[in-house]
Amino acid sequence: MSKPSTRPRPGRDPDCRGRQSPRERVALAVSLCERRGVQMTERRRRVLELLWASDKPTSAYQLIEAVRLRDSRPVGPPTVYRALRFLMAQGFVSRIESLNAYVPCAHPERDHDCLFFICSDCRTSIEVEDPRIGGLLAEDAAALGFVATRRTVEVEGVCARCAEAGAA
Amino acid sequence: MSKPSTRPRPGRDPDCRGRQSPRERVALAVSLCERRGVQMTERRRRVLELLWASDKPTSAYQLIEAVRLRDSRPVGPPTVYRALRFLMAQGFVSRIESLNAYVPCAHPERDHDCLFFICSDCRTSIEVEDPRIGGLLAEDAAALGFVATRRTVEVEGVCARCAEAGAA
DNA sequence: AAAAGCAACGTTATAATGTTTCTTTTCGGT
DNA sequence: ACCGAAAAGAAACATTATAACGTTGCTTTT
Repeated sequence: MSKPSTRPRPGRDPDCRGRQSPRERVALAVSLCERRGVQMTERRRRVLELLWASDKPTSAYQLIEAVRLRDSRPVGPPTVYRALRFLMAQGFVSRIESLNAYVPCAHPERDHDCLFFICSDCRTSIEVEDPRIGGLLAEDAAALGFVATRRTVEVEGVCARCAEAGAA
Repeated sequence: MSKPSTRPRPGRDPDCRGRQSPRERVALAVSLCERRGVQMTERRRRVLELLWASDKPTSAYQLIEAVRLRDSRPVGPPTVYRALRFLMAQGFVSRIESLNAYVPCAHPERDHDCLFFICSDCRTSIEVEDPRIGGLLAEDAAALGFVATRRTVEVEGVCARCAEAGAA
C-alpha cells in the first residue's frame, strides 16, 4: 500500500541500476520470499540469477541453455517455464511480450507497473516507471467498465547510445 | 476528413464499430492502397476480410485454416504472414503481442495509435484511442533520448459484459 | 515407522508460432 | 509479346510454449 514515489519519473529510474548488484537483487528476492512464505528454490533462484547476469531480455530457451551450461545438467522447457511463472507472480521478473523474452524486475518490493523501451539495434531494454500511464489506463478502463489485471506497455525504437553510434 | 476528434476518447470509439460494415472497411483499404500506389492483392484482401469477419483477435494459424476453408486451397504460413506484414505496414491490421494474434484496425486513414483492452474471459478485444498515452510515452522517450518507432499498449482483464455475467 | 498429502521437479512428446530458402507465377511497363 | 520486379507457393526448419505423466522429497497424520 505504500507509495514511495508519487510524482512521475520518466527516464531510467536511478534506483533501478547500479545501486545494487545482481547478487543483492537475488538476495532481496530471497528475503521477500521468506517474508511471503513462498519457496525460493534452487531452480528458481538460478533462473533469476541468470536473468540478472544478462544485460538483455532473455528468451526461455536461452535460459534453458544457460542453466544447462551453468549446472552441467539438462533441464527441460517446463522446468524453466515454471520457474519463470513463479518469478513473474512474485514480481521478480517481467515478460516482454513483443520479444517473447524475460527481464528481471528492478523493484519487486513496490507494486510495479513498468514500461519498457526496447532498442531494435542493441536489443537492450530500459525499464521505466511512469505512474501517469497507469493512471490514464485505469481511467480508460473505468470508462469501459473493464476490470484490468495486467498491463503491457512496450515501446520499440532506437536507444540514445545506438542513435548516436548510428549517426556517427 | 483529417481530424474527427482531438480530445481524448477513452472508451470504445463510436466510429469504430457498426458505422461501417466489414465490406466497407475492406473497400476503404482497397481505395487507400490505390491512392498509396501499393497492391491490394487477392491474398491480402482475403486475409483482411477474414479478420473483419471475426469478432475476436485471430491467430496466424487460424487465418491459414480460414483461408483454406474459404478458398478450398491450402495456403502456407509464409503466405499469411506476408499478407499480415503488409496489412500491418499499411495500418489496416494490428498485432496483439500478448495474444500472438491479429485484429483489423478500425481507422487506417488516421495515423493510429491504439491501445487494446483484452478480455481474458470472452477473448474479445476493444480498441481504444487515447492520444494522451502516446503523449506521455513520447515525453518519456524524449527524456531517454530514445527514438520510438512502435508502441504496444495492451491491458488484460475482464470486460464489462463478462464481469456482469460472472457476478450474476 | 507406514502411509497419505503436497509442492516442486523431471521427462517425453507435441502443440503453436514464426522464418528461411528456393522456385514459380503474376503483373505492370516497355 | 517480353522483361524485370513483386508476389505467391512449397518444404523444411527454427523458436516458443504446454500437455501429460511420473518421480522426488518433505511433512503430517496415524
